[in-house]
Amino acid sequence: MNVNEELGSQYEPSRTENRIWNRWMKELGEFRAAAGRQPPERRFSIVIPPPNVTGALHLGHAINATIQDILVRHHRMLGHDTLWIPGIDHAGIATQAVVEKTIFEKEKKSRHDLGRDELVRRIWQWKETYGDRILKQLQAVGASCDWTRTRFTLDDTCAAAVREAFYRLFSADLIFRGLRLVNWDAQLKTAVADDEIYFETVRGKMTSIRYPLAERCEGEPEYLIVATTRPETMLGDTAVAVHPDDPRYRSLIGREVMVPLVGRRIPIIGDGQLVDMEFGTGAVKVTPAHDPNDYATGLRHRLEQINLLTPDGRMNENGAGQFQGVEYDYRGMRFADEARKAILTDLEKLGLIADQRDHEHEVGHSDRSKTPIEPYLSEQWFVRMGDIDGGVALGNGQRASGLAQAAIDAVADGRIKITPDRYAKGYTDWLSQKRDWCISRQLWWGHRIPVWTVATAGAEAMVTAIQKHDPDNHLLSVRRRPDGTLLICPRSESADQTLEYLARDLGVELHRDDDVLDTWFSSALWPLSTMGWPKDGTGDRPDDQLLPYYYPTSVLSTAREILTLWVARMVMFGLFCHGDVPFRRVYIHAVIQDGNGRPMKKSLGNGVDPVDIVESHGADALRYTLASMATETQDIRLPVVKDARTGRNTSPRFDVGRNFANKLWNASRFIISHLGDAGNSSGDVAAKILKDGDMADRWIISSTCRAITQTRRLIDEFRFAELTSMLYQYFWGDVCDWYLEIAKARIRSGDPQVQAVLGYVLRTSLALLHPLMPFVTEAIWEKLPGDGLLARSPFPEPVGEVDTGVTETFNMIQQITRAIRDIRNQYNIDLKRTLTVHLQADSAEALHRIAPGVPMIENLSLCSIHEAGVTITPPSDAAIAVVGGVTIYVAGVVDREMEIEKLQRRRQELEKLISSGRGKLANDQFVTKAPEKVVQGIRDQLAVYESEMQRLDDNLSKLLSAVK
RNA sequence: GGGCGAUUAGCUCAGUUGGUUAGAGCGCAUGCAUGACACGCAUGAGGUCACAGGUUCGAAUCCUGUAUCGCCCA
Repeated sequence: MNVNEELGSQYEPSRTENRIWNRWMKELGEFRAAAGRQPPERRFSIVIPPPNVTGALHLGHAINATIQDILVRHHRMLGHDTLWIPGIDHAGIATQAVVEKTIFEKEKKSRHDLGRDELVRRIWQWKETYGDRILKQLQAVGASCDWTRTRFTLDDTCAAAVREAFYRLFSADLIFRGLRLVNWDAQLKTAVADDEIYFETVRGKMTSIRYPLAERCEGEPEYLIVATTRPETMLGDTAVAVHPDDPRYRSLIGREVMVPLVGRRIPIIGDGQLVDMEFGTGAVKVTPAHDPNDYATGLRHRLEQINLLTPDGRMNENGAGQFQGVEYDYRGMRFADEARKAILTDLEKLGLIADQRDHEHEVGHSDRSKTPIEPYLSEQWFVRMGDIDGGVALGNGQRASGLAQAAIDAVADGRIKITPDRYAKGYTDWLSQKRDWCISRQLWWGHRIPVWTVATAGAEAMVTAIQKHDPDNHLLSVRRRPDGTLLICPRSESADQTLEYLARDLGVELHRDDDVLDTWFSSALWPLSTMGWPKDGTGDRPDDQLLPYYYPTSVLSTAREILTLWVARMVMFGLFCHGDVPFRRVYIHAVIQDGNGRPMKKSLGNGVDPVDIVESHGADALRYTLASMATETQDIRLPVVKDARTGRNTSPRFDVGRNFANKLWNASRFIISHLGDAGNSSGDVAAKILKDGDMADRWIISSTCRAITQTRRLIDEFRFAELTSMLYQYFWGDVCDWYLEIAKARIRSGDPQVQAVLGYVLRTSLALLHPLMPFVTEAIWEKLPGDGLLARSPFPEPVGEVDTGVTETFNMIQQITRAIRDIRNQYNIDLKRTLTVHLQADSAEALHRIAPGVPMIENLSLCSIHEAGVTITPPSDAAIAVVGGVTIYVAGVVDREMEIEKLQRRRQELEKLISSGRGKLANDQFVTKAPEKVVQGIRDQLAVYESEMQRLDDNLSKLLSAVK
């Protein structure tokens, strides 16, 4: 069959990608990784940052998948045992919020109407529908994950890891329950993490309120005035703070004021940390249960914490009191609006409002419900991050002063290397705060907290029973609280049954904690759980062999906002649970923004759907373009436009990738149709040609060797943008624009050597490009002899040393060719007319170098070289160009005026360059201090300029006299 | 408020340890239906490297400050 009939003149990804994907899945066993017997340096593993089950794949996922796939495919071709585990994240609060919203919109039912079991059932349904979609999208991009080992953070394997980790942390007293101020989402009725909050500027009012002094002495003010944006919190005030050095108030410290409306007497305290003397009146109300700063102040001064809030955001039983003989009652009112309004009205009536003015301030909003966050005092579970007495025992038996410190050390001592390295600072700074991690969420979708409470009454009997049944607490970890109640954490689901059995036997009532764990708790275990931990790898099942073989993983590739939330926590859990870091290297990729530098957001409508790009441009084009943007910068802009045909967002940038894939396709089509018997041309032949071949052959094989070395290095150094431009330059520039054009004549004559070179260059190019553009390269590979997949072909190695001499000479040939083409262009000479050219070399050596290139120059610039020598007779009327040591005369096309002008322009440039060079060399400081190499470089360059100047002047004077 | 980053051609970005005339793609201009490709070929124009100081024989690159923009943390 004629290859050109088979291969159309445009590459059509949509007709190719599915078939290629199916071949890989079938012939590579869904990319299933072997747990083989190779030494550690020949193993390569990655766990995917699991995309969130609520959403669809966005460009952030696509760029990350591309990066990981480049690494994985490269290592697979290097012959390494390669594992890339895919999966998705249950994303507790996000998923529950989405499903609840959907149910409410369709059925007008709340989660409480459905009940816990039913809601969880519905969310699982939702997960089944949408979870697969994400994985399919990853496959569309070409992600060569081990698809036989897909994990979900809520599946049984992950659940087992969560249980074991929780048990170990609980037993080590690194998990505790405590009353803390948390960010409360009153809409979703749950605590949310700091990172689930965004800030929005809100136009509110700053109200100044008079707090009467409880006892007033002579000469003292009647009131202290405090300013607040949230007057409703005043009902929970337990102090007023002033600066201890403030002369206005110093004498009042230790005295008391009355809180209006509730009539409570509260102390005036001196606190230099909370109070800024210059700001407002210098007096600040302190509400420890409703403000983080006040909370900290409260701890410093042992103040009472009065909570005013019900879980659904209303005023609770503390929202009432008596003041100046009048009862006030705000209970049940919505906290930040109804209650605020009522309180302001009452204060107004009492004449206690000193001032009120407009005020803009930042208010935290829940990312999930978009409602304002209330700081809320509640019982939550925490992981202890700070240092503790005696330290923490890590999984390898070593000790660290605390969990956070262990993770800091791992980066500080180089066990983990973060790229770009500036991000290490953010990681370390965040961990250094060692803030306890709130891990409980008042949700129903997630890993339920595995702790059961036993009331005081049954506690004693329960403890006795457990001691008898499980004396070493291998199954059940028990903690006694000060109030006599018991907290029991079973290690696994089977231990749950043991606990239930014991309780039933004793007639003791158990109550399991209602909350679920923060999603990041299970995410933090991802590198372990995906590999089967806590199973230790000694079992017989192949899946059980991953942990000892592939852990720690080689690389984690992720976005920077995840560095603290996820990366830091994986490091802590990896060290604590298993005694080793979860990955050796962390690569932080940039964030893709739209062309105006705004983040891509659904609400802005500026997002580009990678699947749309796969459909319109092909997966390879998507991958190429995304990789070309993966520089070390932190943001990358992608101009977004609407596709007129589909109405979907796209970007002209993807055309670059599509065009490159098309170029690759067409050049390959051309080469393949002329390969003859050289379709499986080997490296041995290329090595021989590199030594004794034709100049162009030696040049392109050298260039290929350089591309191989560079590809290996750039992938290893995560320099993906450079990788794309280097390969582009190599294939489009060197191979297509130069070598193929030179080779065409020989190709037509069926020269077997040119066929051998083409075969080698094509096979190598496809292999080099395969990690970046797997589909099109595999599709072309199919047309070459042999039945193996490119995806598991060996990665190329250079067949010899780069021939620098031939590279330099070829470079001259290119310059001369360009100069002649330029003259043709300037004088607008038809391509059909063959130019007559005279070449004058400055030296015999230069002549010797370019002589073999003469036919190439003639061919490429459509000219006939009439003579080439050191002493020649240049044509009297000629256009002139000087390149390096060669003067080019193009005969008979000259416009003397134009030529004079051109040469004079160049002359001015040269004058500047020469005087700059001479200046440098005349400067003693430069000559003595600069490295000899640099000085010599200037000398050589200057000589070249001077010789060019000489040639110019000769020709100029001839032209000038001819004009006269 | 603290930290990080960006500012280089009309646009999007490169620019390794400071060193010869600062590069690419897109866009633009001119020419071209050429036996692989018009998603193409050839050629060209286009830059006071944000600004102001400083260090240095030499600065887009290092230091200080200013301006604008962005992100992260509080």
